[in-house]
Amino acid sequence: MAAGKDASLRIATFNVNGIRSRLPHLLQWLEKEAPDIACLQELKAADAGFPIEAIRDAGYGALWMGQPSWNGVAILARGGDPIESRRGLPGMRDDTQSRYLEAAAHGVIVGCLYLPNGNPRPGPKFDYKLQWFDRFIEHAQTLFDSKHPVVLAGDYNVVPTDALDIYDPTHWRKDALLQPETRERYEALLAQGWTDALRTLHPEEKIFTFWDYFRNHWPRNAGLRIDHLLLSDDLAPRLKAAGVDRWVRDLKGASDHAPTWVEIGAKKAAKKVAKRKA
DNA sequence: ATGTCGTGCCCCGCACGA
Repeated sequence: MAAGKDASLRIATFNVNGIRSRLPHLLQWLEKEAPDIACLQELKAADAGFPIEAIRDAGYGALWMGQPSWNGVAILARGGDPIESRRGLPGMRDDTQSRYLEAAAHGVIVGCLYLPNGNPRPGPKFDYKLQWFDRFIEHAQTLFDSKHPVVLAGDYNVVPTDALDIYDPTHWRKDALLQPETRERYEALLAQGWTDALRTLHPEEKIFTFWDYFRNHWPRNAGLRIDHLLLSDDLAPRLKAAGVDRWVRDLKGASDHAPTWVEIGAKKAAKKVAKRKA
């Protein structure tokens, strides 16, 4: 249910890369970090394969949108069930890929997304990435204009800058994650007014959320920042902390992503009008 | 082209996507 009136809110996103094989890590992380809301991506499981019992036993309610083998997203809420507000993006009726789920929980609306990777480029996969991104940008505008407290959390498959969001762009020049078309769209999103939480709190720090399995990238800390949490106008002033749970990436048999989170301060109580004595 | 994972199919190795 709702966090205590004065409690802050921790919201996280975690690309698990297979919910069934990663369940022990997920549970370990939930127990240790206890996020109030967790967005998961790359479930790689059909709806029936989602481990709802274990997640309930850990104290979380959940919504999920599965798909056999690929994609799949879920929203977890500590102590209660998230209230679904959207399943899939508007304008993408024929989309067969499970990449967007939205719900209300703990007083915020959370959009959980798994933006297409887009490789190889050029090609139909890159075209699909841009098309999906455009639909997402449209929907994000609607959410932003609603003035509701909204967090858009997920694996964006965008490395926003060469300078701070990747260990070394040299070998990634042709990758879909660094293309101008990809980055322009991320910028367009920010131009709507959204706050990139991690970058805002740590403006000059190299931050990574993903280290691929190839070439010994994790031990070398050769990472990329592609998991992002964007905050609406209403939530941005309440941003207190943000970070990456790197210890999860260091576990044996880890996902290639680490959980990434924000902490939102308590909503200020509406100013009480002094009661006039009769 | 390569690296290493998780998944599913079809049978115990492969193709695929990332």
